Amino acid sequence: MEKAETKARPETRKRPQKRDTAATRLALLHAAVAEFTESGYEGGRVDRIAKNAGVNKQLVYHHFGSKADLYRATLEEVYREIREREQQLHLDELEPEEAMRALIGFSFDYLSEHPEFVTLLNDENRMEAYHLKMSDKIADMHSPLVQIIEETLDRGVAVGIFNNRFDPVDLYLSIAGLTFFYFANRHTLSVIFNRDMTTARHMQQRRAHIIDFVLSSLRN
Amino acid sequence: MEKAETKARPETRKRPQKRDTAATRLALLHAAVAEFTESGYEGGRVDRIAKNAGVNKQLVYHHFGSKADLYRATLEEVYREIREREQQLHLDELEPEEAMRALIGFSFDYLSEHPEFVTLLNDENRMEAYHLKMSDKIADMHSPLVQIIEETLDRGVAVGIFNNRFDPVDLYLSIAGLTFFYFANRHTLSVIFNRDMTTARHMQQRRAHIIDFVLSSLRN
Amino acid sequence: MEKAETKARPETRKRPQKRDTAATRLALLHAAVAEFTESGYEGGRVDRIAKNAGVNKQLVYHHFGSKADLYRATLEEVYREIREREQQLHLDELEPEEAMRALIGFSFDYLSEHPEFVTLLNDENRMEAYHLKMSDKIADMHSPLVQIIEETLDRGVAVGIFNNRFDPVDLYLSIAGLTFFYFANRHTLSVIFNRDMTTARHMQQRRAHIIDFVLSSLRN
Amino acid sequence: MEKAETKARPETRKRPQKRDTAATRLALLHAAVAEFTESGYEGGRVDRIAKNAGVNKQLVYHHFGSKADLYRATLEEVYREIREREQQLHLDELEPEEAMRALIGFSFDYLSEHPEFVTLLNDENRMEAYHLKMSDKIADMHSPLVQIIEETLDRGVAVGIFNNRFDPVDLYLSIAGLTFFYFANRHTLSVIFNRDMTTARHMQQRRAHIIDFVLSSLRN
DNA sequence: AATGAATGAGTTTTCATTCAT
DNA sequence: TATGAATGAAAACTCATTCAT
Repeated sequence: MEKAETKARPETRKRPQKRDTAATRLALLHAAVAEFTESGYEGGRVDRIAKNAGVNKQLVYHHFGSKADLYRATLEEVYREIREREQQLHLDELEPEEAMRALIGFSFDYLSEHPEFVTLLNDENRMEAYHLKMSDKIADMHSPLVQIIEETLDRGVAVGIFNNRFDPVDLYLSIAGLTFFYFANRHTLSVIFNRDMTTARHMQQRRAHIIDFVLSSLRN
Repeated sequence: MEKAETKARPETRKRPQKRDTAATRLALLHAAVAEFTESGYEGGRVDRIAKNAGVNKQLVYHHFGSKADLYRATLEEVYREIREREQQLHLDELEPEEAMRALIGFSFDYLSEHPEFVTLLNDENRMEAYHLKMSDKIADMHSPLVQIIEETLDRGVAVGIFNNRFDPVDLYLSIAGLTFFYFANRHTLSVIFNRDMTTARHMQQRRAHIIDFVLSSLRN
Repeated sequence: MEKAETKARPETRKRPQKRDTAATRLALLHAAVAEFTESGYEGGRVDRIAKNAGVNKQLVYHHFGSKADLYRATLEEVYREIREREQQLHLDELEPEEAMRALIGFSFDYLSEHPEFVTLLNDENRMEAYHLKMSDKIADMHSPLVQIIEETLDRGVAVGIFNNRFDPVDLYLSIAGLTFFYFANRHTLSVIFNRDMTTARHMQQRRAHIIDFVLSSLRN
Repeated sequence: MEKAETKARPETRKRPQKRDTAATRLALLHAAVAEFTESGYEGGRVDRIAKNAGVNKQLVYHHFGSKADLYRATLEEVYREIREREQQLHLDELEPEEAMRALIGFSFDYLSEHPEFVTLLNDENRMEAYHLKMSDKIADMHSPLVQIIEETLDRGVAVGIFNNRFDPVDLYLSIAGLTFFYFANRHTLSVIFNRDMTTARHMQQRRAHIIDFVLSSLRN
């Protein structure tokens, strides 16, 4: 990604094993996401990341400097991905209630499809956001969701279907909490409730409840 | 809790129970809670646990068998503690709305005072509840909250202040999600929002919002 | 199991756990034979010996002083047993050839029934007979076999069926070698020859060969 | 054996094969032979092996994977060595009796010069050939001695000096037993007989006896 | 005599990282 | 750029032995 320009210079001849630097970086990054998701930061192994990326271990240090730096890059990558998807929501075309339902549904579905986001954030929180604080990039990646929520709320209030009780940031956190918690805690909950909460059926039920629950709260 | 002095052997007073086995066990358990909370399962160090418990490292193996078994005992301990506290709630004496507010408040406050519960559960979920599944004890520790929620809901519906839209288990998960998420993700959220969410002031605000948000949803 | 008699002695009151010291010693000794045979001296575990003897680990130290001393006692025990059996041979009643066959057969059969003797001796030899040298007892346990061999040889020479070529000690070593080697090396030989040499059938065949082989050599 | 200098890369002379991997491996292997011979498998210490090989301890794991794998490699090495020597016997040029004497003498002398072979095999047999069974290599290393014995026997029978009583495999085992036992049990026998059996003088006497003993048995 | 807790000194193994080519 | 060998520091776990009761 950074080294991109190297690849784009077909005019030079020398270049012994110029085997796509950017591709190597990406392979490492994806392997790192998988590894840290499965094993956590401390449990993640540089060897396995390199092996699963199909490259030499030393390249990790070449490209990222250290395990910690690779982890930071991993976090940046998952944030980048979710922000990219969030940008693509165009809820202003929908009626307020539909927009709100779509937004909650998106929050739920994204986590469902990206369990790595859930797991990596939990681990990073255990470390009190140590790596996140080191990242300049992440600070620049603001979520558009708060803004979207605010606009949607306002539109709903304007047409009289929503109450005006809740701050957009609070609402954002509540929606995130309702969706995130389910994916974060499915496994222990399944044991505690002695009932598999990871099935598609249960997931759909949970998704519906959350949407209803939030809408019920927002309704005038 | 400290297993007190030599469980009721009436003739002698001294002799703190065979070199104080129970105290050693408890010291290890508490040190383990702290260590695994701070560093996670993989990052947790048996050496540090023993050192912080003030006992010899090998006693971990003597009393618990292995790091994994100690971790399981740690989970059992934190579940035991929260269940114990949940049992002590007596919300049937309160009016339905007050009871619901108290229950949500308790959920919030307990996690606030017990960050180890949040962190340990997150790590255990990353491991897909591996250790929890090994525990016979935990299966027997049912949370009374679902039952309390059900009764409170019913009472509220009976007097006409609550709607009848939500299943008690769903509601339990929603309350848990709203409270848990905040404590689980405070650190990354603080970075993302560039605003310290761990302050007492912010916590109070969040607590109030969650109670309002749930009540707003339940209201008829 | 062992605790039985203690419980079954209602007549005495005092004598707290006077539970048959000699029996405890023997139980430990037998467990030690099994343990050191299976795992060797270094691999043998004091814990397992105590556990399999059904007594407390500390009793090992009470009765034997140390692992090394227990090992020495173990060697003394297996030597005592074989010497005891050797004393019971009464080959002077048999014709020379029959006597010699019986003696070789006994050597073979004893090792067959006492694999611990083979294994313990091998390990002790690796340690250059370190523990054996410490034992006063073993020095006093002379094998009667050399003497028996000498007498049998002489009788055979007298009646003209045996030649006079071999020294009794040499012959003793040869018989021991032929029998011992088979039991000592069965497992690796089975792998090398790709053929199970531990079967009863193979054992019988080997036994017959050894007797024939020695007799063939002794014959005039 | 030392893998010589950088296997035939003609253009450069320096560079001793990538930091001398083969030399490191060999040094470890030889140190392992010594260590396991002296202390057995369980008693053998990875630390000491590395130290005596003059390399870092972790290289054991880098090159061999584990203590058990190193042990297997050690067994493979000692088998490889004896097989190599056995291949070099050319007894078909000798008269049958001389050939048989040479073969027995070789068996005796090899063990005399290679006490590690004796000790390692004994320990491996205690473990019921556990590691040997894991080795593919060893299965392929057939001893040529059985074949040589068979041919020599046949030649001797043909010229009338040997009887036809014994199967070549039986005879192989008998010769192995007679020689192996002496080296395997010298130390305990020395104690039992109160007489040093490890002296060169005693060894020569034993060697002569074994050859005479076998020949006496084979003679027509 | 007997028990179970406690301990010091290891033991194998792991791992992030660096070196040499 | 790329590779595999090499390493220092530490990790979980073990074990013979002793202590307190």
